[in-house]
Amino acid sequence: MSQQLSRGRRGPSMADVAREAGVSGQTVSRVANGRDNVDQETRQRVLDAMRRVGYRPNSAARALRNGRFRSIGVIMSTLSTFGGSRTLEAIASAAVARGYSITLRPVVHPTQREVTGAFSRLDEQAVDGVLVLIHERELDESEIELPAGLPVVVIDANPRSDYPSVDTDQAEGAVLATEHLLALGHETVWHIAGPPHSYAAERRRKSWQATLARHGRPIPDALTGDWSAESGYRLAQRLCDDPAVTAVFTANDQMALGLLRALHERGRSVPGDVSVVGFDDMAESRFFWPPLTTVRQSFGEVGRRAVEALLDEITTGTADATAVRVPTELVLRSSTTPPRSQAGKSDS
Amino acid sequence: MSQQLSRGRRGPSMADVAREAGVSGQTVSRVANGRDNVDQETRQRVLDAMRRVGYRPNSAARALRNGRFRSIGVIMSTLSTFGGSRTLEAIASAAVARGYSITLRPVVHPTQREVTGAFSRLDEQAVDGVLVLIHERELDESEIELPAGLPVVVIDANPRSDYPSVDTDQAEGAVLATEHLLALGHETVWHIAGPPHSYAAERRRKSWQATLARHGRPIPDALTGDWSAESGYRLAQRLCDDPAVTAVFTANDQMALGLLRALHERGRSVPGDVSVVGFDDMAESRFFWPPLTTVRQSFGEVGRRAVEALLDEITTGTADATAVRVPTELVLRSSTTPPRSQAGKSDS
DNA sequence: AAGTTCCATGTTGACGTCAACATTGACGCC
DNA sequence: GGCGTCAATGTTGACGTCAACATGGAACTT
Repeated sequence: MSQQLSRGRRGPSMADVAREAGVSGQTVSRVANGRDNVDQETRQRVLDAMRRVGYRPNSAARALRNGRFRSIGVIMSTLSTFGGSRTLEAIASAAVARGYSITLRPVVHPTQREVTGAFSRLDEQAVDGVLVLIHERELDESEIELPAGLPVVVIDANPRSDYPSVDTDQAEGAVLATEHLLALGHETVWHIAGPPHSYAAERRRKSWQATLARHGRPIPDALTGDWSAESGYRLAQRLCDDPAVTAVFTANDQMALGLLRALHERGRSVPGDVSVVGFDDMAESRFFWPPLTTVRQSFGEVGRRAVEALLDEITTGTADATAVRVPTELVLRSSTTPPRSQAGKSDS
Repeated sequence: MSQQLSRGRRGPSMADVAREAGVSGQTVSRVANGRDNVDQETRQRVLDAMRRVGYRPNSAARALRNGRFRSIGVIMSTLSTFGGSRTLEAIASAAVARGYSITLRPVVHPTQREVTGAFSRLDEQAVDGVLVLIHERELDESEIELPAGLPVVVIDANPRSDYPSVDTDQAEGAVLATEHLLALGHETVWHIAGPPHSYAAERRRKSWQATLARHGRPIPDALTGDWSAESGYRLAQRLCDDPAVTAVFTANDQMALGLLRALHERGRSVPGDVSVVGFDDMAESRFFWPPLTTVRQSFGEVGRRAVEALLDEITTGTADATAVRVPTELVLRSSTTPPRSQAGKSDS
């Protein structure tokens, strides 16, 4: 069962419509672009002709003529993470709603060379702007050289970035988590951090640390994971047997899951012996055992705001290097409770 | 802090390179396309000139000239699901490796109108081919009218589709899960199915059913969820209190997670009282409590094979409506065990 | 009535690339 | 030496669209 494909076929062009409607190509163009300087009756005739011949505009020709494509490029290193795919989905719907299409450019190892290459390719393809979604921070070390004049919005950026950026308010989220545990009466809060090359992880870690400092609490060393449940499980081994550990803030829900499992295995109850707070609020977290108290971040909002900012930049032609921070929210479930013996502890 | 963007700027074109190198534009074109009928020395001169002026080919012009864009379109309804994002990631890397870029086209409600529209838009954008990743099956009811001659590969398709398709071998996976539980000595296997509008869900359900029939076992009614952990949890209520239920095959890992939680809440032990098998093998499943026995499917492989098939179709110009089936694998962990009282049971 | 304005429409050319054809000149062969 | 061959390079035009300018005529002004 094999069918011949008529390759390289082209659809009808404006010229065909023009012939059919008995007008010039330019008039067709005007109708297609919704200009108002066309007689009502002529417009209708053209519209009918379009329908009859099945005309559809050719974006390649438009792009060639106009220099741009009504398309935005997305450079991503984290496509299949929970947050990444959520954000991408929001970006895609927002862009499509505004009549832009999405050109995806994955980057496996976000070295400066690779990212520069990705930019070049997108520029060649005449995208109108680029969204960068790279959680790795190696990039700020050496400046990325960007095609001049291509609008860019960075998601999850180094705060000192020169580009407009949109991100979850990581610091606020970490404060929420840490202070929640402190408020329950825990002496201090341990932390399983994300990988050090991640902006988000670093900001959560610093904010956790600062919060403890602000409250005058001892600051345990942070354990460093890589976002995976596996790493949470592994690192948890060091926490499980220390009775001083009564509260842990984990930099994402997946690592929290690993931690929960390790705790179960050692027979330590959650939240009885140890309280746990995650970060992200993935759909599954409600169904962890116990249901996880966590910091919800709105990836959808981040994606939408980023598209908005980029489209602004594209249409106005000016870039304001402002940083949009999307707020977080603490979602209380069943993995946190006051510490078992609170006697003898005093809030300094 | 606001910088003026030089909008609509264009990079140097072949003409600029030609002038710089003192040759004709055509020679530059030949060098750029790697033709061999150019003198070695001339080629070098052109290459140098390209570097000097910073030439980069203009894909819009190429697309206009050649009719196609070296880009493949992806129509997706399930972008942010575990499988969807995994598959997309694989598609993106495979395509980029072959020098194609990805144009993403999300479809929120995969009605036939919306999908047809998505096709049109992609065709306008001169994509070379389209990958369709829509789990909903409403689509086969009324034929989708596709731009003639645009190569298409469908992922997770209705088997009777006229297009080449690539998919996980759902039936095999369900057999693996069901027979594993039967082999452990369970009398029969309950099933929490995915939503009826999903091809994959239906095939898993039918295959589970057929397997029970083949072994002459009683066939319980399937419970129908929607893939979410939430639905697994909700449906589990009906299973928890029935002591006859000793083995459950869940159509994905997330619903299995919901089931596990419900079972914990009712104080039923897994796998002691109830054995559970999932489907997908998401990264987290290893860390569920207990670690979940599940059927692993390789989304990466599906994505890669799909790109391969599409690129074949694009380059050869012929479409073989063959169906590639990617095998699954049973991953044994700790959520299954023989039933408590096996006395009196015999394998017919 | 002659001039002015304005609107609907047409004509031309350029965006960057590349296939098809044309040109040039070096080399080999009888 | 004349002729064919072939390799390297150049010239022309077309892909589809649309800005800029040109045209032609109706309506309006004085």
